Amino acid sequence: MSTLFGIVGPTASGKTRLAVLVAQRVGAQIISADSMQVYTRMEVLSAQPTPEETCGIKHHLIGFVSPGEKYNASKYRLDAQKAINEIRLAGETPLLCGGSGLYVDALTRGLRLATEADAETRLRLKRIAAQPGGDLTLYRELETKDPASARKYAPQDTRRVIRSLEIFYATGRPRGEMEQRDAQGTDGMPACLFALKWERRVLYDRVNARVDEMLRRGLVDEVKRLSQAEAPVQETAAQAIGYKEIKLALDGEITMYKAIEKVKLNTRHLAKRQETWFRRDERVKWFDTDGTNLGQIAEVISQTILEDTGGRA
RNA sequence: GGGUAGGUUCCCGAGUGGCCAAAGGGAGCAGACUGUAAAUCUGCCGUCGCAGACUUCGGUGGUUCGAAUCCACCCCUGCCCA
Repeated sequence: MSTLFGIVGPTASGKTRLAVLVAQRVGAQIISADSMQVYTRMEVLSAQPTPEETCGIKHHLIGFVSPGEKYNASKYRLDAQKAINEIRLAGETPLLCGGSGLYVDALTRGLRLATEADAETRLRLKRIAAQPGGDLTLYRELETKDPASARKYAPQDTRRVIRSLEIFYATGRPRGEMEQRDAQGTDGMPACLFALKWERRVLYDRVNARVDEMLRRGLVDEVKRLSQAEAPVQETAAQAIGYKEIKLALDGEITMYKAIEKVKLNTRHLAKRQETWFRRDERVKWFDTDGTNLGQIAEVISQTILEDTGGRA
C-alpha cells in the first residue's frame, strides 16, 4: 500500500500555503483533514482556502456538509478514503492537509471503536449530565458497568464517560473489550506527515492576526447568516471557534469586543492542543520555521514524495 | 484641601492576628485524547527543593511569642465635596 503524505500541525502555522507549494511541485491534489472546513457556509470562520490560496490546486473534503448535519471522524474516514482512491486511480498523488488530529488518525490509523452513537441514549445521558452533580451520577454508573473505563477517565470528563456508557448500552460490553474486538476490521494506511514548528509566541501572534483577517473578510456577517438559517447549526459545527463566541455577542450576551478576544484566545488554546497532539505522533517530521524558509521546506517535502512515488508519478 | 473606598502573588479577586505561599477564576506551561475533537478533560503554576528552608500581600517604622491581617506616618489610585 502506498504511503499517504500529509501536512499537519497547529492552526495558523501555514499548512495551506505549504501544501499548495508542495502540490505544485509534485502534482498533487489536496485532501483536507479539518473537522470544520467540511461544512458549507463556514468559509471564513473555518479558514477555508480561498482561490488565491489554492492557486488552482484541487482541494477535496471542503465545504460539502451542511452545518445542520452531523459529521464525525468515521464519516470523514470513509470520505477521505474514497477521495484518495479516486485521486490515485486518476494517476495523481493525494496530499493530506489539516489539523484535526482525530480525523488524521481515523484515516491513517483506523478507528478502534466501531460502535455508533445512539441518538436517544446520548440525549438521555446528556440530560443526566446537565443536572447538578450529574457528572458524578454518570461516573458512578460507569464504575459499575465498565470499571476499566471509569479508571481511565476523570469523572468530569463527561464526553468520554457518556461515550463509554453509550457503548455499554449499545453492546452490553465494556468499551475496552469493544476496542479490541473492533480493531481488526479498521485498517489505517502508512503515512508520512510533516508539520511546521514556530516559536510559540510567533504562532500566537499569527493566530491573533488571522482572527483579525477573518473579521475583515466578514466573519460577523457569516455567523449572522448561519444563525439565521432555517437549518440550525448544531452538533459539531456549532462548536466551531468563531461561531459560538460571535453568536453570543449577536445575541447580546457579551460585547463584540469580548467575543473577538475570546475567539483569539480559544484559537490559541486550540493551536496549543494541536501541537501537543502531533508532537506525540512519531510519524510527524517537524520543520523549524519563522516563515522565511517555506520554499526550502516545500522542496524537501517534495523530494521525499517524489522519491517515494518514484516511477509512478 | 476635606471626606471616603481601596492598594494582595503575571491579571482579576478572596482573605481582617496563628489553620496563609495566601481561596477562587483567568492567563501561561505540560499532558491526555479513537464515531461530538475548533470538542472534552488532567496536572503544574513564588524560589530552591526529599523533608524542609527561604523571599512575598504599596513603603517605612511599631505593637505582638506571632501580622497580608492591628497602630503610626508616608506614597499611589478611584469616587464624592471643595
